[in-house]
Amino acid sequence: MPELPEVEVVRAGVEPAVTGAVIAGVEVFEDRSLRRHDRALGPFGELLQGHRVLAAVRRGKFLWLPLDTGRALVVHLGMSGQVLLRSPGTDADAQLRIRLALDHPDHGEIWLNFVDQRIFGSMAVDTMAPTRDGLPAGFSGRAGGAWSGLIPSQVAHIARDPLDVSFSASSFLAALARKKTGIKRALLDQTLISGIGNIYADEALFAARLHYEQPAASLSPAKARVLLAAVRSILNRALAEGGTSFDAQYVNVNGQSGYFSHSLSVYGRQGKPCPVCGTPLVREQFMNRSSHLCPRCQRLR
DNA sequence: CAGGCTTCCTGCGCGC
DNA sequence: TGCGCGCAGGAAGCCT
Repeated sequence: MPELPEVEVVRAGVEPAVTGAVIAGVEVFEDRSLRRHDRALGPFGELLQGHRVLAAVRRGKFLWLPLDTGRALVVHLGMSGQVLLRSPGTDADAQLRIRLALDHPDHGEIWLNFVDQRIFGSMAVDTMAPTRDGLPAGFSGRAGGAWSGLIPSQVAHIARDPLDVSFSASSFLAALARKKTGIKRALLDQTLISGIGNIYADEALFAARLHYEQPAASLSPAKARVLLAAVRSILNRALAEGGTSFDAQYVNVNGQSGYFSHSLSVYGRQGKPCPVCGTPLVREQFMNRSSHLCPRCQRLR
């Protein structure tokens, strides 16, 4: 559920609290939340305890905190993950899986709670490797240090997201033209373009008037560019609504966050009129999940 | 080898 | 009322 805009709101929200902070304590309440942690590196807690966080970086839906050890704490929210900042001593949140006690030189002590109902999300300490192109690995709000050209090993196969300044539109369009699959599958393939999930895929396809099963390779270069522009526009709008103000971000990391549902045109709106032509929107099963579309505006060609 | 299906998970809402 | 089923979907891993 959390897609690029939601993860970016989390990243921006935690950045001031974690950058420069030392991890003073680690409590793991649910081992399954460490599924993506490689035990061969050492115990999760020991790899964090006493070490300093250098930044908060995001690529697509992956978030990571580079550490002074040369490694990083990788966070993925999965379906239901949340990162919440709390005052020390606060009652445990429901479905609290992992808690980090942070000691920040300016802001003092703060708890970073990783909450996750469905346990599809995870935290892991990971090694870092240089990016293939030598460019910054992802987005962060600060000037890059040595960490900026490094990417966690388990994120290395994830493509740059369409809001990344180093995203290559021409490479993406060329990859689309080679794909022997439907356009929605391609949009959801994080190795082609990252950050898009089921909700914004449906929204972008509606904006570009494309059916989810339209073969990716059948799109004209012009149509593919229209789709990419729609993706960027939808992600940017959601991002803007997610809070350009610090207050909005703070609310978010305090759990008041919501979805940007007020801006959705088709997702979850089956039976309601299409915003363009008035035809009732439909929901169809596809890829073991639901696709929302206007049967008139989005015809398979 | 790439495409696509299965599995992992829990809380909620609905129908019987 | 209470039970049980379906549904929500990100991504690794496995199968074809």
